[in-house]
Amino acid sequence: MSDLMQIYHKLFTHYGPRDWWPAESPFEVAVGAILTQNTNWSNVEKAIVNLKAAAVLSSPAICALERGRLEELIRPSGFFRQKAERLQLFTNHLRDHYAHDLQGLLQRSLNTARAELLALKGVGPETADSILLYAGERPSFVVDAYTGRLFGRLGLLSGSENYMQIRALFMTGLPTEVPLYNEYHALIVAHCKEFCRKKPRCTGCPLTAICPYNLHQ
DNA sequence: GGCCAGGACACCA
DNA sequence: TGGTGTCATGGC
Repeated sequence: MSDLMQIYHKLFTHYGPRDWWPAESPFEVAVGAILTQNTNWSNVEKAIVNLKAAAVLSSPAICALERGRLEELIRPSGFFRQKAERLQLFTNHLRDHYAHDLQGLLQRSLNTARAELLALKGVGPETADSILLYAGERPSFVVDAYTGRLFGRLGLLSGSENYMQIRALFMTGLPTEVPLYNEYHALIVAHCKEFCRKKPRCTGCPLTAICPYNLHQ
């Protein structure tokens, strides 16, 4: 079994299915992907609750919202001015090209849809891949800071790889299966939240047997 | 009271 | 192309 699959199985055995992405619709996934940029998910949840309570968690509604009102609603997620602009750039794009139907974008070829998302100001590689995988169920592996940190500590990355190189490691080393990509990224996040933050906690870590990090404390 | 969180972008050398 | 500053709230 490959190192990647071995790690996956250890994580899955320890944490179980993560049931990602926590959202009621693909559009909510996309909104969450933008709001969670460099932000704790609990803060994003507060913003999502606000949007739902105001009945504006839809592309047409966000388009139509006055900017200051949108900022107010998403304020708990932090960087609220940037994120309000990014959300409206995103929904304006859906309005202009897909009559507000996110599926129209998500059903294009993977590389085309990805390039289209990346062309939007405020949508970088992680946000684009999160939308493609978790909203579109497309096989685009999501890389985040946790991924680089964990697999660097495990010795599978040197630390000099860029986003696309890390993504390619997973996409060439794993079978092209959406449920696997979905679960793997979610497991990496679950694991890193508990054991692999900037200051690691190794006691009880399910990867101790294959992780040399705790030997270097 | 500092650190950190499910990034992205502008600017600069 | 790589490094640095900026954006901001909330939990621990």
